[in-house]
Amino acid sequence: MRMSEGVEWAMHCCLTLAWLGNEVPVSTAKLAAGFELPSAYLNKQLQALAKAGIMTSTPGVRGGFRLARPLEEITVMDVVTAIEGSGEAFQCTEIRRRGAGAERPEWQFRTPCAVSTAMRKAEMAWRRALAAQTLADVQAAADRRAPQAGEAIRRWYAQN
Amino acid sequence: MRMSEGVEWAMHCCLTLAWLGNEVPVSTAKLAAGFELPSAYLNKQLQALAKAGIMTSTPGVRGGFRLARPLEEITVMDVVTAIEGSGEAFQCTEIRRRGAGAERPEWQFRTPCAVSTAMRKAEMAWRRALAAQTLADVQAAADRRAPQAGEAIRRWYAQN
DNA sequence: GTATAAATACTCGGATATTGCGTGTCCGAGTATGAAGGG
DNA sequence: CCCTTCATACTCGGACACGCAATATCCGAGTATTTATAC
Repeated sequence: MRMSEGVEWAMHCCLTLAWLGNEVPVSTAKLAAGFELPSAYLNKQLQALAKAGIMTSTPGVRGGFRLARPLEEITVMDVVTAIEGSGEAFQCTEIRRRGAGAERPEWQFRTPCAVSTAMRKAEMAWRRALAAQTLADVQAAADRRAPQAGEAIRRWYAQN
Repeated sequence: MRMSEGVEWAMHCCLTLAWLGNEVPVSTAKLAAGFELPSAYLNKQLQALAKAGIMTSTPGVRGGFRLARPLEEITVMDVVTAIEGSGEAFQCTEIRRRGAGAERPEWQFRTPCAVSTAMRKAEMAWRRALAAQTLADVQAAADRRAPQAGEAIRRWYAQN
């Protein structure tokens, strides 16, 4: 079970936009250069963020992407859902009904599958932990550990 | 982010072996027929469980698989790890160091990436929730909801 | 009748194809910019 | 000098290839059973 690489890209891009002030749009090309990523593919991820309402895109020559709302109002869960989709990792296919279960009356399967319930319980814990963290929390943690980060990024984007 | 289908198969197979008493080995073919699954591919998953020490395999004409230890001593986490591997879902590739970060001194990256930390925190919550549930718990939940399950399965396997 | 030995059927185990999704790339639609030309 | 118009460069957005891992399959190694045969 591996999470898409785009999630990491999206997280760092959101933080970068915040560090840059979020006043003028930043193009995909700039962001891609800032992380040495394939710009066309990064653009695909940013589009997903825009569709999810996390970023806003502006076309034209000085266009690009901006955060749609402050970091305090974006949870890590929002970003993960935007890139990975909202589907659950464990998908119950109801194999209990097939084979040996096929001969049992249907009413015996009205209650949800115990395996699925156990998995869902764990997945809910994961989702809760993701939803409990906002991007502002993540940025604050980063700033606390390396206070130079924001200034260093601003300087680099000013020169490139 | 989708979990392998084999996890569901493995979970149900473990419960089935327990319901059947876990005294004589059950062959892959029988288990596959009991769930209408491709037996050769199911065998692959069962091998993974055997390698993880969850099941024991016995060759020969009356061979098959048995649980290596009681359900109380098998956590859901054990099964997931056996099938999916122990790698983390979110893999930090340290993109913060590339591009704009390449010009910053190395010592600024001694502290772990804040994005990675946030993801890891959520993933740990997921793992804890999985490890907190034993297969005995899952079986108990299933028995509570549908008390006929065990008997129905025993009857089917006695006739097939 | 009993013990021995060979044949047999059935099982696991790993090596080998195939499919689907994540990854990566390309080109067209659209817009703000800036230049050019006329008033 | 200023306004209008047109060309342009740059951006997003979706459509189009590629590669790897999950999925699925097949065949060989090994063992307990069964059967046949000799004593």
